[in-house]
Amino acid sequence: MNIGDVARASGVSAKMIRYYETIGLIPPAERSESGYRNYDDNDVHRLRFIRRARDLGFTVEQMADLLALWRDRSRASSEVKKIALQQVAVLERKAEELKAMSRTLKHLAAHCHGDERPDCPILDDLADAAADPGKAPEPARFGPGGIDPVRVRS
Amino acid sequence: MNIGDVARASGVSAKMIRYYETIGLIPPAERSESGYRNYDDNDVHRLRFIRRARDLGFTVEQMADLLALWRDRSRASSEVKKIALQQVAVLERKAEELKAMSRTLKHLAAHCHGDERPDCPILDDLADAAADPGKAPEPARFGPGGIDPVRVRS
DNA sequence: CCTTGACCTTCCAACGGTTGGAAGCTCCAT
DNA sequence: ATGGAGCTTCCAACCGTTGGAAGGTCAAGG
Repeated sequence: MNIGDVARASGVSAKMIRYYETIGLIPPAERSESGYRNYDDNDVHRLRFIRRARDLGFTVEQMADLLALWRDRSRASSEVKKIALQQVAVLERKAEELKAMSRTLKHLAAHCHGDERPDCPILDDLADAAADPGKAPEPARFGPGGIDPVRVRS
Repeated sequence: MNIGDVARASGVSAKMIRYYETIGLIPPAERSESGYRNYDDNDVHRLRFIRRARDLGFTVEQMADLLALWRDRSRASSEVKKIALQQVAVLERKAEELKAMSRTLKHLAAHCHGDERPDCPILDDLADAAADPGKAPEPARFGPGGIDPVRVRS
């Protein structure tokens, strides 16, 4: 199988497959005479593994850990569990932060007339809310020393 | 005020203030004779605005929009509301995705013994779950054509 | 006055994960 | 044999942020 085939079969783009190879997440693929990468079902399997782990929010580093555990089945499942539960905690915390942000914004938007009047409290809050960190008018606080912002992929 | 003062007062690092200046999010600061940037309370105010908007998950582009609206108070509040509600929708969607990921992982971890036995279903699921996209054994699905992964800041 | 240390300046690089493009080669079908 | 799809490598950009190096400036203390 060529890289395009595995890409389609695994859901990981050819670009990313090459990238994962360069960073060492996957071992270098065998090459044909002409230099094309050759893959088999095992590789597809592993790439599906990666794809799924990535979609579950694991970092490349964590994926490397999981792949190592997967490769060596004699290892303790407790390690896998530990990694997974760590990830659960991270995901839940991030979800809570997003919810809090959403709540704040929704609250602010609710007081916005939505007509041509220029007195929308959203801007005032954005401008004034952080004036006295610790005394927030709204539920969600993200002041100094607060919660990490969240980066999302468009 | 020097850049360090505004940085402390606004919660935006000096590095980021300079960066925001280079990308045009904020106008170039006035300089002293020696080349130091000079700021006043207004700048602190604006940077707090930015800080808060950033923490609420707005992109730099959206922040630029909001700042423009803030600057020109005669504009309709409906625009502000629109931007805010768009952001609410994005945040809620992302929060749901995170919850779904978390649910899947927690479910998988619950079937992991956590002892020395190597048969942890997490790895098997990661390896096999995506085998037939569309027929998932677990609640959360992130197959091809599915939901965007989430990037988080460590 | 001179040194010290904290502050400022610019520039350059890297992070992580992904995508895009350019230039050139190979494979397969017509 | 010619075209087009697919492969190769390399290089750059995206986002927001952080770090460092090399150098100039300020205020205080000896």
